[in-house]
Amino acid sequence: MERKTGNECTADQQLPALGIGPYLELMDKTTAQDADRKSIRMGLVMLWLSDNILDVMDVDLAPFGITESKLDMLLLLMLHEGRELITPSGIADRLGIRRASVTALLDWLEKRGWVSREQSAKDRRMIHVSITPEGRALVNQVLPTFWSTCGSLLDDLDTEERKVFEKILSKLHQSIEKKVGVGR
Amino acid sequence: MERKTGNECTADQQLPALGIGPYLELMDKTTAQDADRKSIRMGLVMLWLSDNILDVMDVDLAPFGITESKLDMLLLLMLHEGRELITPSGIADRLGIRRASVTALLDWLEKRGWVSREQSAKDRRMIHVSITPEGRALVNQVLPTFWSTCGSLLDDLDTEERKVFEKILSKLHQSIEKKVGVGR
DNA sequence: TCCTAATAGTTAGATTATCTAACTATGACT
DNA sequence: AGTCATAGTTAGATAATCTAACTATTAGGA
Repeated sequence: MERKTGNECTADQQLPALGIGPYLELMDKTTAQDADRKSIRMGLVMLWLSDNILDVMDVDLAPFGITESKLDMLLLLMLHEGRELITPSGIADRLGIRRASVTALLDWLEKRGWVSREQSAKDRRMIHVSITPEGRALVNQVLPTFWSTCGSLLDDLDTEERKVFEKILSKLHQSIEKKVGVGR
Repeated sequence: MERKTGNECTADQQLPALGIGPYLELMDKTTAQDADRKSIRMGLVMLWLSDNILDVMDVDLAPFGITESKLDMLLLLMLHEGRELITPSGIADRLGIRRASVTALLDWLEKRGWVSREQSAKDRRMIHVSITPEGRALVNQVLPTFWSTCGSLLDDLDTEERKVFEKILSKLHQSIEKKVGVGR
């Protein structure tokens, strides 16, 4: 988690947070093959963007008292309403985290009355998790902001750019999925 | 921090980690204006990418026993060699984190002999931080991987796509910088 | 049927990266 | 000299993870 509220800045702290500039500089000193430079440079920008996109979302969600991980959990539960019952194990699998982590997240959400646990009648080891009406209300309150933050990421691209970017994004998506997907 | 080593998976856990599919579905149910859909959809992909790009970097750096935050610190110190002396406060400003956080990071790095602290003679409140030869050696060992991971993010894009993407990236960069930059 | 295996969930304890608030020197300015 | 600001640290918190060990409970084979 990282929040950048509060502000300790004083007069002489004009320096901006470390951008990518310095890294590019270092790269030029460090990298041999000139051909790669451009890709690396773009990769660096992507890395920087990644950090900051998540930040922006964090900041936008903060007023609702919820974080992305927790919203993810609620959305997952919401998507499952009316389908098969869902258990902590199932949640862990779908979110790609450990059962123990799910327990912690559920504890937090349950304490606020946004989810509820109910023991399964058939298999008493299992627990059925569901989102409560209050949880659903929260999600409905948060979603407009969530979508609008998503959409606003592309604010400065024109129609033509969006069109190309769409294709590029889907390639990147596949590409990263390959890198990350196998092991889990 | 999030590492995805270890593997608890068993036979029936075929379900992939929650992708973006479900969110798109939810969006379709939730969003009114059809015009926005495409942007939101792309924003969602960007959000997903962000998470996973950082993951990939984490995983690639892990073998070196260092994380991105810590590498960032070392790179910053390396860039400052031979220039003005740098202090924890300065580091905090440039990395966009609190002085207290810098203290923690420095403690960790110092314990491993990768950075050193030295009291300033002129102003005894200040401390000059520098990277040690060992720290420099580590960075030099890590950098090839770092660059190659950056570069590999674009692996699947062809020359034409890279060209357009470059421009798009710089727009996105500016755009996010606007959103995030003012407050700090 | 009984025993061993596996499975579900939780607990305990750790790590990473942050934060705020309070504290200790030290320096600067009136 | 006295007050105020600055530098760094400490203490204590939170979020999101993890692993390992533990407790029920079920399932499957001998």
